[in-house]
Amino acid sequence: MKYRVRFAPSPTGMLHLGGARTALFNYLFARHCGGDFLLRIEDTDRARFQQDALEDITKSLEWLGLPWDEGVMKGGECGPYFQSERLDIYKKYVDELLEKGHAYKCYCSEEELAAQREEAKEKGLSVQGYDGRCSRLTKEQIEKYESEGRIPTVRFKMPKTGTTSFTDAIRGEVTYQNDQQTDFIILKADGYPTYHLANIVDDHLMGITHVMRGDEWISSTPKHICLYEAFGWTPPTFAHLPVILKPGGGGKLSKRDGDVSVFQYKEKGYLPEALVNFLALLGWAYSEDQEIVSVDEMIKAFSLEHINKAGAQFHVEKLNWMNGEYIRKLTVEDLTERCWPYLVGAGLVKEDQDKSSLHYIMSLLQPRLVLLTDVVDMISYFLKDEIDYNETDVRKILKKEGIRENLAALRPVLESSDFTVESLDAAIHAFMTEKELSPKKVLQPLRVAVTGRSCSPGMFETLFALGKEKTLKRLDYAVSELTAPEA
RNA sequence: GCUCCUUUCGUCUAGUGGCCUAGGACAUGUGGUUCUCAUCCACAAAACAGGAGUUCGAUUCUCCUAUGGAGCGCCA
Repeated sequence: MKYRVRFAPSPTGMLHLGGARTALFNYLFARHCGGDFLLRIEDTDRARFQQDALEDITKSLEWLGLPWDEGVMKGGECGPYFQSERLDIYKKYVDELLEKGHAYKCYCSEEELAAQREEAKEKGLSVQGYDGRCSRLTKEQIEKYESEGRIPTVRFKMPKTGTTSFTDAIRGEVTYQNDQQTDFIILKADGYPTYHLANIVDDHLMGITHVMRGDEWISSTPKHICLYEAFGWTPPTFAHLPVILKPGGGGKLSKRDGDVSVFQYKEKGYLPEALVNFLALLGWAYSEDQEIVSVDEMIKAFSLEHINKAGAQFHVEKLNWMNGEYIRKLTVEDLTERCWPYLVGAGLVKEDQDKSSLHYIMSLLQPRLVLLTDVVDMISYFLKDEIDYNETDVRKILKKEGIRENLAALRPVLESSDFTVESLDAAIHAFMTEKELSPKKVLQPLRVAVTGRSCSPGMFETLFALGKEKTLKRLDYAVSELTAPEA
């Protein structure tokens, strides 16, 4: 039998990290066993549907490098893959449950249900769901409700005695008491199915063998098991993934905790391969001593048994380190390419400008970048004509006694240099030796003079990248305007 | 309130009864390389939630307590 898994998001918001990790694990599992990875859109909630969320989800998956084999935009034999286009299918299965006596119509209004829940809460009842009153309606009552024009929902009859168990691929045997179950709605008054119904009908019809989903679904699984049984279908294997928790504890990672959507991480300058690597290691370990893992390696090694049961806190520090590692592994050409949108956005380069002229500078910046967006600030003094001077650095380094003289004396050395890294290195070192000046007295002031700050790549490389003209212009400006005159 | 799930350094984790003096990584600290900042290298500190069992022997198996999390919608 061919393994088939799916990622089935609801287009009610941007794809967030938890969803991305669920998609990733499904993808890894499918690739590992040579199975299919489907993308199905669960858009049965008309009120919360967001058109732009749909595009965000597919674009995010593409950016992360998690292509699906079948589903929306791809097609396949089990379509349509939008649940909103499968209403007639669900209707048929709801009717079947109605006929078999597994389901019944419920005429309670939302207000009445809210009141019932309130009542149950006040009584301190352990079961706060629906009490099943409409399952006991007489023919007359039904006729009365119908004549009032009430539009019913359809509820599934859950067993109220015994237990429902299933074997979770990650957690093992899980058992629920049926006396905690309530008759849940499978068809809403607007004619749309609820998640529970649509999900299991589609999973069955689409031949899904393994359902890998967030941990928040585990307590609904008995509902799904009973639905499968009512239809006489074999349930798939369930695997409930632990949730991603916010740093410091206190619950699931959510929008309130800052950046949760995948595209926010793209905008911040993270590489998709770093994010994927990091997400994979949240709740799963590739090996005892390897943290940087390619997707191919993950696919080879992936297995459900080794996924952690407990939730994992999202601490961004390790992701930052990983991003730096991935940046350092890039070729200069690739790095430049990836930084380009941020440079264009900052107005530092023109979109169609020649990129190769930046390769040398990019190679200097490469070991210093944590996020791709860091490039904007780090490259600014190389590309701009007018640079910003850090006030503190100017005061502490340039305004010192003797600096003006040292820099002024250095000028002819630079002017007569042919400006290669080697010749600059040799000439400036010879200058320091001759004048008996320490690197701190020469290199640091020079650095502030030409870059505007006290931190930069190596001085000689920086001067070479800047070129003679910019170097001398900035040096002259610094000597006349930024240094302190002789006491 | 009820149900289900969880528990190893600050964080992510390895560990499937003896290989554990509990390993790795991030973060932290110290030192080295060095013209600054990074990179790179070395070293250090840092954990089996608690209690009962089972066993010759428990991080590992069982139970209880505690902790943390999730769910209890005409939302998914």
